[in-house]
Amino acid sequence: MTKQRATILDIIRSDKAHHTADEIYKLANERLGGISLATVYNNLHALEEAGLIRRITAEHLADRYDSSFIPHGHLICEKCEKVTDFNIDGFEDILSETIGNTFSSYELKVRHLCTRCRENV
Amino acid sequence: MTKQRATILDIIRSDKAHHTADEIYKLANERLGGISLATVYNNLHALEEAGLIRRITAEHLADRYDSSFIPHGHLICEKCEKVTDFNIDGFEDILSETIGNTFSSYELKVRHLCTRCRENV
DNA sequence: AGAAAAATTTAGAATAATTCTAAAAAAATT
DNA sequence: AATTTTTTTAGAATTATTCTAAATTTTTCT
Repeated sequence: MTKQRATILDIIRSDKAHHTADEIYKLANERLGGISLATVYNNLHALEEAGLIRRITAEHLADRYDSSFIPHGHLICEKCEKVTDFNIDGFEDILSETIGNTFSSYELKVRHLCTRCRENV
Repeated sequence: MTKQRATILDIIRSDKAHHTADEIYKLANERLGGISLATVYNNLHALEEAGLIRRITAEHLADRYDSSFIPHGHLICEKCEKVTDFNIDGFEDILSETIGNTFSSYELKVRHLCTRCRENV
């Protein structure tokens, strides 16, 4: 594994934030002192294919990346766009009951106002 | 309402398929004998803002549009990319129980193999 | 209906995000 | 350490979308 790939994986793993490609590019750039944007995209694809990271796509937002393996949903703040994880116990079972067993994965995104944005009105 | 906007709304409403902006452009073009792509985007935004249509965004796929008002999930075929609707009874209640009442909307996308693609292997 | 104001459409230019290309560099394999 | 494979890189190319400003259409007002 190259240092570029390791750095990108580490950025995604070590931070709870769910970064965009551009943010990852900037962070990797700082750490390595120079990296090509194409390399960032290459590696985001490679890591996603390898199952090491997951892409989070939501309406009107840039794609973000997540390293968690446990299936879960994402809470997206309508104001600050911060993305946090959450989990519904037994959600796969609920899905199976509703649509059968032919599904392979799911994406669940819920829009809300995060605590911070609710307080700082 | 202009005929362009009415046509776009009708395309989204009358067909069960969930079209992409480009498909909508082509269909509207046929019906009207000429429409600008910018007009299609203008109207998709206007109609979305007005709450008449909803945008469907999913990983690795172009955005699609839906006219249904009832909250529901989307089943996406991994092979042919066809998008169909489905509903989980009481899903909002499940969400409330899990994350509280601070959410405003949700997106639920499930990847599967549609009946047709399962049969035609 | 007719005039004035507001909103919409349009073609093409501009932008932004991502992908492609082909050569150079690094890593893995033998 | 030589060879093969993979990765990186800069910049060009592509794609989807947005912007612009003038022309047209629709709506509003009388």
